[in-house]
Amino acid sequence: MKVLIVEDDPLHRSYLHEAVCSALPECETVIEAENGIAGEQFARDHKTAHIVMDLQMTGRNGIEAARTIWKERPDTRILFWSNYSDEAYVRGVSRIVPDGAAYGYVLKSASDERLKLALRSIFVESQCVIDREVRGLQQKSIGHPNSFTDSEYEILVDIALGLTDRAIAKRRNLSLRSVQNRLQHLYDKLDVYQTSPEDRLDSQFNLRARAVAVALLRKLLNYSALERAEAELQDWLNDQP
Amino acid sequence: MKVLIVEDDPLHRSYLHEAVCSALPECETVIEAENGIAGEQFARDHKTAHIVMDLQMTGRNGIEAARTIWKERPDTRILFWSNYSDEAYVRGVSRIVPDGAAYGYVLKSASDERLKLALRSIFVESQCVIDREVRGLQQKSIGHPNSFTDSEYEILVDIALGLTDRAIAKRRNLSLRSVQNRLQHLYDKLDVYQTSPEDRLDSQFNLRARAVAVALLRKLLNYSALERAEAELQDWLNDQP
DNA sequence: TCGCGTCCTGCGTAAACCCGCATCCGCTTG
DNA sequence: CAAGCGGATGCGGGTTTACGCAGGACGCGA
Repeated sequence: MKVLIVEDDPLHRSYLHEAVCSALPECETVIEAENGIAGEQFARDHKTAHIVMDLQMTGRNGIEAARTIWKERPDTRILFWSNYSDEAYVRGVSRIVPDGAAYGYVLKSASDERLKLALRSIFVESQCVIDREVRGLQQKSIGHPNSFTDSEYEILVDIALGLTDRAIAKRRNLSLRSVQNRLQHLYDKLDVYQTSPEDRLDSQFNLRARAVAVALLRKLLNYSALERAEAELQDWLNDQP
Repeated sequence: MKVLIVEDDPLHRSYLHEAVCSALPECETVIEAENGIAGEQFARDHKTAHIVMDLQMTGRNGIEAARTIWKERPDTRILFWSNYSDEAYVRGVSRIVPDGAAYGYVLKSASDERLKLALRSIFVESQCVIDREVRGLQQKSIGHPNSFTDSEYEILVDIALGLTDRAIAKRRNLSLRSVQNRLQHLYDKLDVYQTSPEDRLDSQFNLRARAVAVALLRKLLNYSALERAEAELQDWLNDQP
């Protein structure tokens, strides 16, 4: 078995290396990549079917790297090993995992034991292993009334990028009013009206900007999500007349 | 000599511990705190004058912790040891360092050697040691035409929080028009008009939201800065009629 | 088949935003 | 001292948002 480690922090990388060797004695080769670009390259060159990947790396982050890797070979098994369980990450990951692929999401704060168990489960047994905390987010993010639908999330990203209503309408093929309609829903769910102080303070907030702020504070959005969205936006802009 | 380490990642913490011991043989006690709150507490209890501190910790981050520590004893020597050189962090740090205090800012990507040298320079020689890359940012952020004044930065934070022009005016004791004036400067400097494709007739962007987006993408703002600003905002809101 | 809920859409209005033009003030410079 | 410069403020108006009201389309269980 060959395992590829993609992780930009040297300390974490060597820790992972050790964990992999001890959890998977049958693994004869461990390759280390220190960023997403190199990770993609190594995955291609070495045809590795087993990857441990950090999210949040500078340059190309884990989600982007995983997406291209999975696009080239959807049966790759990837264990995401991250410091955070931001909803933005969780959503980003579940958006790209191919049907039937075995993958995992383990937090760096998890114990040694847990990490090794996850390594075996995913790489040997082809099981999905999702950290309980992350699982909780995934659950909540479907079904629960106070969660966000894809369309609401989409429009959240669009206003976070700074698009006007009109531009969003054009991009998403909607009417102006529909965009505003969706915004309405978003504002409601994000509880952006600051009604907390009992009486009316004439809403001190610019709803649009406030929505972005609370989304960031709640980790519904993070830098990495913004970065990806910005790249997509630029692509789209270049295709416009 | 006593040294306090404030760092939430266990691997980094033990690495630091080792580095401190080897760089400072005269150090007889090393205390470890795994978050900002504990860090403040230990600093108070043990009256440590030498601290190595991570920025970006969950809960109370390094900048907040450092501020309260320095408020209690301004002669504390603090070495900030961070993964990032975001302008938001650099600005946040230089905003709180007391006059004449010895401090340092070293990136985690720096070599072992560099870290140990910094430890000695700051804790023994009371020298300031600022990573070259960070230094560069500091330089650029004063004087250079394409940099941000404090007032522009202030208003950037305010719109990022989602305040309306009127609310900002009230909070900063300005007239409405002055706020918009400052916004104007901000928009100019952030180059928010997307003039890149030759003739963008009706700019697709909501300037206010776009300004926040590019500030985030350029690391002029980050989560930690937003978090701090939000806390201050809530304080201010509670003081309002 | 009929409601019913959810989403899209148009119309219209009040408020907020963006910003050019112009004045005033305090501070630097020759 | 006069000129100049950058920031604060007023005025005015064109544009964009926020959102209530009111239809219309589509799917779904009774």
